[in-house]
Amino acid sequence: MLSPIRAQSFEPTVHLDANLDAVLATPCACPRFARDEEIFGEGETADYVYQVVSGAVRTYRILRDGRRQIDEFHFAGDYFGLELGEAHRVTAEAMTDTTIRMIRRGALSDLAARRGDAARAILRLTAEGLQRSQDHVLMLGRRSACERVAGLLLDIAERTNAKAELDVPMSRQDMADYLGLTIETVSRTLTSLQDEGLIALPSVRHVVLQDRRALERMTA
Amino acid sequence: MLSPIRAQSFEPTVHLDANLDAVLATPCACPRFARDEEIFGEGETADYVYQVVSGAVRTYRILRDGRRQIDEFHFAGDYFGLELGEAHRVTAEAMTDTTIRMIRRGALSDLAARRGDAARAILRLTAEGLQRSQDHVLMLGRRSACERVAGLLLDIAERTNAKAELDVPMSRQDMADYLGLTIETVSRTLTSLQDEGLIALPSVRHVVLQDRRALERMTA
DNA sequence: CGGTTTTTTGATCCAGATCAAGCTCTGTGG
DNA sequence: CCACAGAGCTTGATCTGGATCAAAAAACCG
Repeated sequence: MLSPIRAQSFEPTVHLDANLDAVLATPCACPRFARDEEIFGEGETADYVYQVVSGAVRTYRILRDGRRQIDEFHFAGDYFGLELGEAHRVTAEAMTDTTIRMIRRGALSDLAARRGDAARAILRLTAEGLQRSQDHVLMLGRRSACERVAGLLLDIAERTNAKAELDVPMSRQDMADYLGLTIETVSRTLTSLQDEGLIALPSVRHVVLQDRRALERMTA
Repeated sequence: MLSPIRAQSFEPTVHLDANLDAVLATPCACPRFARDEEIFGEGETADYVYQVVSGAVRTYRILRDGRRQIDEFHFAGDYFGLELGEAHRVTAEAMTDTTIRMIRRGALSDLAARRGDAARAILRLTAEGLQRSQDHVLMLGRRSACERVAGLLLDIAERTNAKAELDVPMSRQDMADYLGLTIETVSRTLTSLQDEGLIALPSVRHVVLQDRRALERMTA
């Protein structure tokens, strides 16, 4: 969650991620998706890998009775939809108006077969996803509502390169479904963080981190 | 958790996992660890990748105040300790007397650089770990205590190739720390599953799945 | 504006945590 | 072979963080 994943690299001296970006900067479809529009659905054939150009995306799964768990939020630059098997295991939707780059999966595996650096970049993306998922497990398994909300805010700040003031692209429901809470609890937690002076909420989708140190202490 | 990960493969017709096993079947240190002995600690340099030969391993992280979250259980054949960065992000301990195969990380990356199939096998292992972690997130975020316990039992059964009767190598505390619950809740849930006739508990570390269908219905 | 959706706030409830005994295994030494 | 200590597990009583139910207040939007 808070680990500086994006600053790490398998081979510290080489920017493989950038490398993959460069290699793939060949003609690619870059469709736009409106807010709440589906990009792909759970169970669909995974013919493409996706990258957020601008905007933000949520990937989630739903249980039979409608309970939803958001797996991950994806921001500009992030890849998503990379699958091991033939089918997507999650549904992906745009959270705001979003531009997406689509890369044919076949093209990607060809590239990986030809170039070791591309193969390593794909491995790195997958391993970063695993690290993030493990942080998510720790969050859901052993943290209180307050710690979870604080952690999410810091994570968004880091991933969108925000300083103190941050744009929250997701609804309270999205936050709740990511954090394993209800909307009410998320809302109450945010107001109590505001009452304690740790954050300010100038508007619903705007948060100011007023005491980042204190927030970080909660999530350590 | 219940998805048949082990049956999937990136290239459906080739058994890459077996391939990696074969390639690595060269002279390797195979130390034994006693129950509860540490294999590696969080923060230590990740010089090796590990494979369970026999026995079972838990990997976990601990928060400042002692809360523990078990990340994953590893059974015979499973690889663990594969890291993106230089350091291990979790601690690994033997749950029972366990034999472990240690593979030099350098040897593995050399191999991956030389052989595309080895690189793909490593990617596959990482991606499987990611899938498992995502299932874990869904479990912790949106499932009840009862659903979690049922899910764990079915997962153990599958991964240890047990039919109805299964050997549970972990303590109640381990289950609790994997499931994001307390020992008391795990214990109570097991007894209530027994009372409902879904399982039997001939001894503490022995479970008989008496109505697997019903258990599966809980976790779907 | 008025209608709809989203968010906040309030009141109440409950699943699972916590606190507190007992109980059941082990193993150990006499 | 038994007494008994210690760890791990179960069970019981109570508490509580977050869920649920309900409604008011913002925000959004034609």
